[in-house]
Amino acid sequence: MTASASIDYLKNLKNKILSYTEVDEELLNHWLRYYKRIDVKKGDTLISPGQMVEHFYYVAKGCIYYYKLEEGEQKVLEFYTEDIFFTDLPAYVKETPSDYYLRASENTVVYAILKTDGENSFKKSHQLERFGRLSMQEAFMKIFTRVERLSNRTNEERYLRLLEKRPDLLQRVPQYLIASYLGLTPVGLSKIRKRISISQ
Amino acid sequence: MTASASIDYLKNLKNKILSYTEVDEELLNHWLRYYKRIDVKKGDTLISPGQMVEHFYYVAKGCIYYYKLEEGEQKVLEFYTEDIFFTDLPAYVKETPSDYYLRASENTVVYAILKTDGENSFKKSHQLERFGRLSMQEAFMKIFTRVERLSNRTNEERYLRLLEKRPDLLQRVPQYLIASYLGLTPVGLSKIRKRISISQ
DNA sequence: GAAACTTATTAAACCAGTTTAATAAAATAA
DNA sequence: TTATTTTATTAAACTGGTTTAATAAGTTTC
Repeated sequence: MTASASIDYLKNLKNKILSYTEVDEELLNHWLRYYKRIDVKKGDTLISPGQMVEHFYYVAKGCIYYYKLEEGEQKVLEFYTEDIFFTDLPAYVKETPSDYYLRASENTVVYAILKTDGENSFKKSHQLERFGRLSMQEAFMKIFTRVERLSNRTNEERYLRLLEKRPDLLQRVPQYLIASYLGLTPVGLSKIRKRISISQ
Repeated sequence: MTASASIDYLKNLKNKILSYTEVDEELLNHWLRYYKRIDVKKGDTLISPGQMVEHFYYVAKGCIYYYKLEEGEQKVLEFYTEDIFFTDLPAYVKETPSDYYLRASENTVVYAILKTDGENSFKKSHQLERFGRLSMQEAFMKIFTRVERLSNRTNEERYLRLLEKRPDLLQRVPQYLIASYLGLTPVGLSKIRKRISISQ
């Protein structure tokens, strides 16, 4: 990866923050220096169960999936792709060891800031505190949408909805992870796909 | 309801805010005046579908349940009881008409602050902005726990877990709402309860 | 305290998913 | 290109819930 590409990623990160709220140029540039680039190869983990989660992350490129092992089975909670913030929020907030994996499903570039640095930026700047609040609000809205879908739709509808909303996901992520995300077995999803293809 | 009881509720609200972060006494007292008391009788709604959600609420006493009508059926997302903040966050945040009901399952007292007033308090005070961030974080953690449970446990386990975590709920709320909260029909929950009582 | 209404249980038929296992197809490595 | 591994499909038996409907138990209300 070239240095110029790296600079572009930081520009995206900067614009992302500015999309939440106004932040003074100087101040933002100062705190952006705390973000460190991490390259995560396909299949590598950023976080595994038992680890402490000390960073807040931004996906510059690629895809990280967030899952848990439950009786030996992957239960996927979320896929994080380009230009979004993520972390294992429960472990990050409570400062307890993680129960989750954060793993790259393709070669991925993330930027990471230490919790202590992030918290300091919030303490020192009302503007960044505001960014913190609004990004937390966005995280809430995202997971809320998921709860709504999980509890209100049939599996078939939820699959079709996912196809519509995040068509890229089905190209870049194996189907068994999609199945897990929808709360199904790979076999179950396969049956649903067949049912759909027949009924058209 | 007497005036002295009313004052106690405001004290609880004040302590609740202070439990998130330090706030200057004067400032907090000032903004607390924007909270207006609302008495909601059992069965009455605070919000119905189609309405705009202009307030952020605090439960002083009683229980509000948050649900949606999906093909004529109640789908309960959450129960809000004493000393917690709530609102229909998606509608509140997006400023679009609500898809949900907020209804009292018993005689309830809430305190409500207008969104514009709340936002102003955040804008004017870094401390209150911080409170806003941390309460949003708490809302996230709460819904996250729900997703975790919904996607990872059997219905029977989830019912037993609820019994353990919120034993009061099963006393104060009808069983068909609990069933809905767990994503079951009343019949389904009844079968689970029978299965449990037999196996002991 | 009887009548009306609401809530909870039970039974029986049904169904969308699971589990297990075999096979096929696709991707990766040699 | 072939061999190996990973991923997706299919089939068959099974299961935990649903739906519908009847009944029973609890609550309100008058």
